[in-house]
Amino acid sequence: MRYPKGQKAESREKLVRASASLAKQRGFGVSGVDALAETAGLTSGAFYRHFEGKDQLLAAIVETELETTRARFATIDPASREQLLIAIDAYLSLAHVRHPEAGCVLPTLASEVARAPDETKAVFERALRELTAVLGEKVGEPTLASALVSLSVGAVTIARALASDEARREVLGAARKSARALLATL
Amino acid sequence: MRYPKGQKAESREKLVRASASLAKQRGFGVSGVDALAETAGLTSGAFYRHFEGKDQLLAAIVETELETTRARFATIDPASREQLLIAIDAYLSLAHVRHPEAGCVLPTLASEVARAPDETKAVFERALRELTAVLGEKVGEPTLASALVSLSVGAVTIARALASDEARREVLGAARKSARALLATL
DNA sequence: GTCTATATTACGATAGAC
DNA sequence: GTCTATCGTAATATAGAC
Repeated sequence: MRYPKGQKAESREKLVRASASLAKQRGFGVSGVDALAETAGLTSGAFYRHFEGKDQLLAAIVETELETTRARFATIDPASREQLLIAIDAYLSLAHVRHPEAGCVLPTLASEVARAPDETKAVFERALRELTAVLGEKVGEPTLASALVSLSVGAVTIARALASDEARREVLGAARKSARALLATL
Repeated sequence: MRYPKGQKAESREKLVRASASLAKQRGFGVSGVDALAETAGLTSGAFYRHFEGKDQLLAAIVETELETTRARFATIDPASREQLLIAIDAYLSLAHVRHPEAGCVLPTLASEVARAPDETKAVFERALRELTAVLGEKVGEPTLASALVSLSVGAVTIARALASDEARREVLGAARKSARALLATL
């Protein structure tokens, strides 16, 4: 089992899910333990009965969130190019750009994982491998799946740093167009 | 002129250049003003004679750094596909992944600009437009240039969050392959 | 123009009551 | 298992000397 046995599992799960939203919105490193714990209705005192420190929470967030993203793509019918394009368009949408707290963890927290301890990166690597493996089944080619992830994560990351919706639409539209071009090369 | 007149310009420029390296390596939000100022041999007291607050420094870093990245691509001969590919391969290299402090500002700080004030995003947008305009001239198509930036930024961001060189090479290699495929569609 | 010193607030983490 | 209270440190920003 993934969580330690006992009744702690429920609180821990809520802590991970709720603090993930805050971390995706404001950033993990700049968010204090008090604020992170409060998202689950807890105090920092309780927090340290679930995690040895902040670093462990980031690893748990990354693992849970990447699993969620993977699940979102897992339902796609491998034979349906249309379903795949709908999922890609949703990822590369203004709605996703506008709501990081509800979106994929990659554009928001990947750059923080890059500065985290090796154990955190190991969790990230394992979870990303599973995500790209699932996407590879749907796309037909594993290498292309990886590139589509990079393209989409980069586009959303950049779009969020832009000031105008006009510029955001340009970046997202360009990414959607290139995603189609890449899928057409198969 | 871009900087206020007087002798302050020199110290300010050093402050921006030096603190950019620290911000790219450790993150901007989690770096204190003391540490940022110290990279230029200054104290926080002196810092506030150059900037009204941290936010202004991030805007200055983003502007200067994106200009540097743009300059790196500006020397490419538009007729030479080979020069373009060399530049893209350098961006999508393990060396770039391993040295964020000396690399492009986009994979490291774009997600922090996303949480910064609108004025910071406005500076980012203007500078990114200039960068993609230059790249558009070299590539031949502005839309494709934007997608190549997104693809490259995403790949480097993700590669840095991975634990093993093996996984990093996979992500970077997949991005290089797709960049070539996209350029071949022209 | 930069320093030292400091005001004030927030941080990560722990101790002990319930 | 969670709370309140707290320790020690570090954050942003300012004041005043030089």
